[in-house]
Parts: sequence; structure tokens; C-alpha cells
Amino acid sequence: MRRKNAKISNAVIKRLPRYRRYLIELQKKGVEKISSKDFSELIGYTASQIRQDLNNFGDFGQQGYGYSVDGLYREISAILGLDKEYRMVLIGAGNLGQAISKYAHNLTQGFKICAAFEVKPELIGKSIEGIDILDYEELVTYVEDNDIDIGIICVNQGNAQEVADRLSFAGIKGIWNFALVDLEVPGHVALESVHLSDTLHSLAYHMNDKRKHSSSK
Amino acid sequence: MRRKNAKISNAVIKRLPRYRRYLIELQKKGVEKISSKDFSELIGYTASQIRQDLNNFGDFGQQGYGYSVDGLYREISAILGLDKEYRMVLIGAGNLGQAISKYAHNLTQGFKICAAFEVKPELIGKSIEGIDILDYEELVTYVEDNDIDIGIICVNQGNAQEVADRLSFAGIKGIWNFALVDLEVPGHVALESVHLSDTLHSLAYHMNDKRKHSSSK
DNA sequence: TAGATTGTTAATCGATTAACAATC
DNA sequence: TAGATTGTTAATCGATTAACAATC
Repeated sequence: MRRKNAKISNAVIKRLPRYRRYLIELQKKGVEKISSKDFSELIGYTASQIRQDLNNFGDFGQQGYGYSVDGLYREISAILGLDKEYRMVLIGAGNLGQAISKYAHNLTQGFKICAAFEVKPELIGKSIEGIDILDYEELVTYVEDNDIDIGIICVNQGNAQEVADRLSFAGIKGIWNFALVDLEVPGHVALESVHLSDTLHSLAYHMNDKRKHSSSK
Repeated sequence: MRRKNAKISNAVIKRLPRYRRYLIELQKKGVEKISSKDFSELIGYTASQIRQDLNNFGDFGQQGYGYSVDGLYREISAILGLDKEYRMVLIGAGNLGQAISKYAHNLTQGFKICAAFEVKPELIGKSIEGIDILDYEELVTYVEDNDIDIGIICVNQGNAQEVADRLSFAGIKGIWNFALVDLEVPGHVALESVHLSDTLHSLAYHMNDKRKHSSSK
């Protein structure tokens, strides 16, 4: 199975987790194979796009048959790197931090939260669902010594860049950022920012937009 | 000031909250005007794109001068509909639901959580930061009687569509969905889904991608 | 007025869709 | 084999960037 080489566009990458979710549903239903046409009707992308997307990574289908649900699930999981274990730390153990870490811990396999970090003395030493809250000053040492892959940033806007700098210095590989800033990170650090309020604002736009026209989608 | 009419692409809408964030920063620094060129260097979009984006909505700039920071901030806020107040309800008062609602309540102006809804008897009757947790069975009546605009869905994957159906039936205008499903809603209901684990999975891809090539961005 | 910078048209680039030969 | 469906090339569509006349 040939692996193609060109740089994959981010639009494609963003669709992969969705393909994977629908494949899990199909597995649950006991469906063994699916054609791009049937998949198209289910997931809402065109059959053409599905085939194009998948062909960026290899020849996963079989002419006249379709795609094996199990096989495709494993391929996409591997492409995303979900066949590995990731060790994470949480920085900022406030409401959002605690909720996100519980979410990541429970709802997604393969992502383990090893420790949380805080500056607030009243939180240091406590634990949330078995995760110890440590002193923020120990962050760099901890990341270096415990083979941490990902840092989850749940601190204030104003402190997030400093946290990102420390994580990068400590050799982190990825940052999952929930602070409302656009962080600067070195080229070897992967960054994914979730700007929650931006999504709420874009919802507000569409609510007002709907009332004006009658357009949907 | 002419208002243009063509359907605005979603790519543009998604950039508006970011423009607005940078305008807030500029206001804080006391900057009064900015050219598309200087804004470009700050925000990381091309000057051309900035001018194109803004010109979808009106002629906000002035030749030879640039854009008024205050003026542009107000225009973009109005375009997004952030000059209004929104009344919201939360459905699913678990960890994530509580965190999201506190976040929306504290960090973003103009969005008020009026009540939370739960099926779990041990949660009904309690309150989180002054927000009462009510019986899920009262949802439709409450939304109808209290002029609710937005429903925040923080229930399980399996229950989310049922919640969306009730909200739509009750005349909700927008849904901010955190459940890991692609909801079906009537055309007049605006939907914004935040699939957190999808963003984590896409981070995983980029982490592995970085190790292979040396490419960034 | 001269210089700066917009608004807008034209050119380019990239992503999506359509079409079809290859092949299971 | 005939039918189905892929992989892939070509055509289309849309979004971004470049260029420049309009104008403050």
C-alpha cells in the first residue's frame, strides 16, 4: 500500500476525526463494508470528496466492493496517531481546566492526564479525580522527567503565552490551548487552540443572519 | 454607509471574532486607528484579506487614514450581533456543562444563563453559581415562557438529538452543542457544534506530522 | 497638493466536484 | 463475465492575493 507524500491540507485533517466517528457508529451497528456513495449519504460529504480525502493517505478501498469499516477505522486512527498513548499535563486547574481534563480523561482513549499545575496555594496539594495538583514552578522539571507529550492550557489570556513558553522549553510536543489568545510556539511544537467564545460569537451571527434571510446550511 | 447583500462565506464569519479580539487589545493599548497593513502584521491575515473581509459588510475605512479602532470594534460587534443580550439555558449540568456555563457567564458579556436542566434527581433542585438546576421535563415550558434564545447542550452523545428536538420545538433560536454528534436541526435554528475530542485528535495528527517532516504552520 | 491607504477589480491559488478508465 | 465502485485526472468553483484607480 503506497503512501503519498504531498503536504495534506488542513481541511482534510479536520475531516478525519469525523470520518472516524461515523466509522465507530458503523462498527457498533455491525456494518462491515461501506461504499463512498453510502458513506456520503451518512456523513454528508460528497462521495468524490471522501475518495479524494482517503486517497491522500493510501489505497484503502477495493474496486467494486467499497471500504472495509474495520480496516478504514484502523487506518484513520493510525493516520491521526490514535494508536499511541499520550501523556498530558493540565495547567490551570480552575473550572474549565478541571472539566476539560475530566472530559479528555474519560471520553477519549489514549490520552492520560498525569498531573495538573497551579499557582494558587489553596489548590496546590489537592487532587481532582486522582490527578494531583502540583506547584506551577515544578512544571518544567515534571514535563522533562515524566515524558509528557501534551500540555493543556486552561489559564487566563494574560498568562497563557508564558505557560506555552515554559512547555516549549521543556520539550513538549503539542499544546491544546483554551486560553483566548493566539499563542506563538516554536515550529516543532504542534498547537491546537479552542477559542470557545469565538464559536459562541459565530453562533450569534448565524442566529441574526437566519432571521434576516430564510437561508439555511 | 452601504450594506452589501451577497451571502457571506463562513470562512469570513469565523474570522470576525478574531478581528474583534485584536481590536479589544488595541483599544486597551489606546490605539485609535490602524491601517490594514499594520493590522495585517498584528493579526496574521494579509492586508488584502482584511480589506476584502470588511468590505463584505460596509465601507468602514477611510482612504489615506485607515480604520478607526473604536468604530471598527463597534461595527464588528454589531455584525456578530454582540450588541444584544442573549438568554441561554444549559442542558446537562455535569462537569463540562457547569464549566462551560461558568465560562460563558463570566468571560463573555451579553450571554446570560437563566437556568440549567437535568434528568438526574440528585442534581435537580441544586444550583451552580446562582443558576438553578431544574427538571429536564420542564425544559420546553421554560424556554417558551422565559424568552430563551440559546440552548447549550452538554449531555451525552446518545441524548443530544432528543434535546435538540425539544429545544427546536420550543422555539429556540440557536444551539451551542458540545455533544459528540452532528445534530439535525430545522432551518430556522442556528447550530454551532464544538467537538472537543476532534480538536484533540487533530492535534495528535500534527504532533506526529511534525516529527516526520520539518514543516511548520 | 502629495502621500497614504482604502475599496474593488482582476489574477492566482487551492479545494471541491465531476467524469471516467482501471479493476475487483 | 458483468456490475459495482474505486483511484485519479480534468473541470469547476470559491477563496485568497495582487494590483491599482479612487479618494481622503
